[in-house]
Order: sequence, then structure tokens, then C-alpha cells
Amino acid sequence: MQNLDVIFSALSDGTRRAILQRLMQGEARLSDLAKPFDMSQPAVSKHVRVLHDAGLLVIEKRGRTRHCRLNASQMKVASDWLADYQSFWTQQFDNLAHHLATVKE
Amino acid sequence: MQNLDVIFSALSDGTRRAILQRLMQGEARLSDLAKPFDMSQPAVSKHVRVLHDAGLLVIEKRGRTRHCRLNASQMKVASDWLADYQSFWTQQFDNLAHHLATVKE
DNA sequence: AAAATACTTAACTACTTGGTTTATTAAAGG
DNA sequence: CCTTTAATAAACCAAGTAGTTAAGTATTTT
Repeated sequence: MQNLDVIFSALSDGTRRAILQRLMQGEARLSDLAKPFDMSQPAVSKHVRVLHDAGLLVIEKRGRTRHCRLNASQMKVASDWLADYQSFWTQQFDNLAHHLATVKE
Repeated sequence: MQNLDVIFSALSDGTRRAILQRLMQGEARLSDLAKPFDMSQPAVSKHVRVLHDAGLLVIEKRGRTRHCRLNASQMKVASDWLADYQSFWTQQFDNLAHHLATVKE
């Protein structure tokens, strides 16, 4: 799915993940999102645009401010893809646990 | 986490996700992984290296062949990060469901 | 020893990314 | 009106990515 490209790619940057985590606490203006970061406001604006293009947040224009809020349902797409591998990683974990238990004896 | 950068970035490419899905069926040689793709073998080799650097697969050298197998436990790191947002997307889903139910009346 | 196989390395190209600064638009407040 | 504020747009740069082809290195087969 091409969708997954954009979502995973958007999530692959620490600044963008921090923005999403900030939005967990609720809606925020673009300028508020920019404050904590040691980079120019246009740079943050670009990051927000990437997240928007991936559908991970929604921007609403109010007067001269833009208000962003999380669209976590888009993360579900990524999460669902990863879920297919869940049986593999639990199995690998179980193997490890079994191995450790065996060694202990 | 810097780890997440590399993992999400590795997952953001369709070719690489296809390689991982292939490895769900079991171990494969590098040349076997390359076959289905319409690109040169060095190109696929590069993709495999990216997955390896992200810890998503393990390479074992046997004679002149390299055998790859899935290391899905590394995906758990990404999955765990996404899980923090789970309550948000289910809530958004519930809101939608409620909205649709209301509209239907 | 020679040839074939399975890769890696290297050098190159085209494109994307993450940042910058400067200038511009648009809305609010004096 | 004029100024400030919030944000976008444009032009640029350095570094990274995804691919190519060509050459090189091990290892196996004949």
C-alpha cells in the first residue's frame, strides 16, 4: 500500500513524533507546536505539512491561526500492518524465555 | 528514540515491506529475495542492508550464500510506540460510529 | 586450473529531505 | 491606516536515498 509509505515515512522523524505526542494532550496552534523546537518556524511548518499529508493530523484555519489536532485513526493503518507480525515476535520472545529457562536448570 | 527513526524509515518502503512479508514464510537467500523484483540485485542488497541495520532481519553467511530471516521482535518497538495512540483512534472510531448511528435516526 | 555463482564495493545520477533565510500574504489590534 | 502576529511561499543548500552499471571477491562446481 502506498499509504503505508507516507505514514511510516512521516513517523520516521523524531521531531514529527514529538509533535504527535504533543497533540495527544490536545489541539495546538502551529506556533505553539514550533516553540519547543530549536529550529525555524517554517521548518516546523514543513513537518506539520508532512504529518498532514500522511493524514496523521487535521488542520483547521481560524482567523490567522491554524489549529492542529491528532488523527490517530491513520496510525491504525500502520499498526494493523505491524500486527501481522505479532505472532512472530511473541514466538521469538517465547523461544528466548524457554531458552533462558533451560539454561537456568 | 533514535531507534524508531531507523525502524520506521526502513518500513516506509514498499520493496522492503515486501521483503519482510516474504520472510514471514521462512528463511530466504539474498538472491531468492531479489528475484520477484524488477530491479538489480545490488539494489535489493541495499534494501536488505537497510532492514538489517534496523534490526528487522538477521543475515547468516553460509558458504557463498547469505540467508536472511525475520527478526520481528524489532517491529514490536514500533508497534509499542503506536500502541500509545490506540485509545485515541478507538475513541475517534467510536465517535464516528455514534455519529453515524445518530444520523441514521 | 577454469568457470560459474552469489554477493559486495565503488562510482555515478536523479531525486528527496531537512534545514536555512528572505519575502509575502492575511488577519487583528492600536 | 499602520503595525504586529501567524503563517505560507520561494529560493537555496547540504546530505541522504534509490536506483544504475561495472568491477572485484569469495566460494563452489566442473
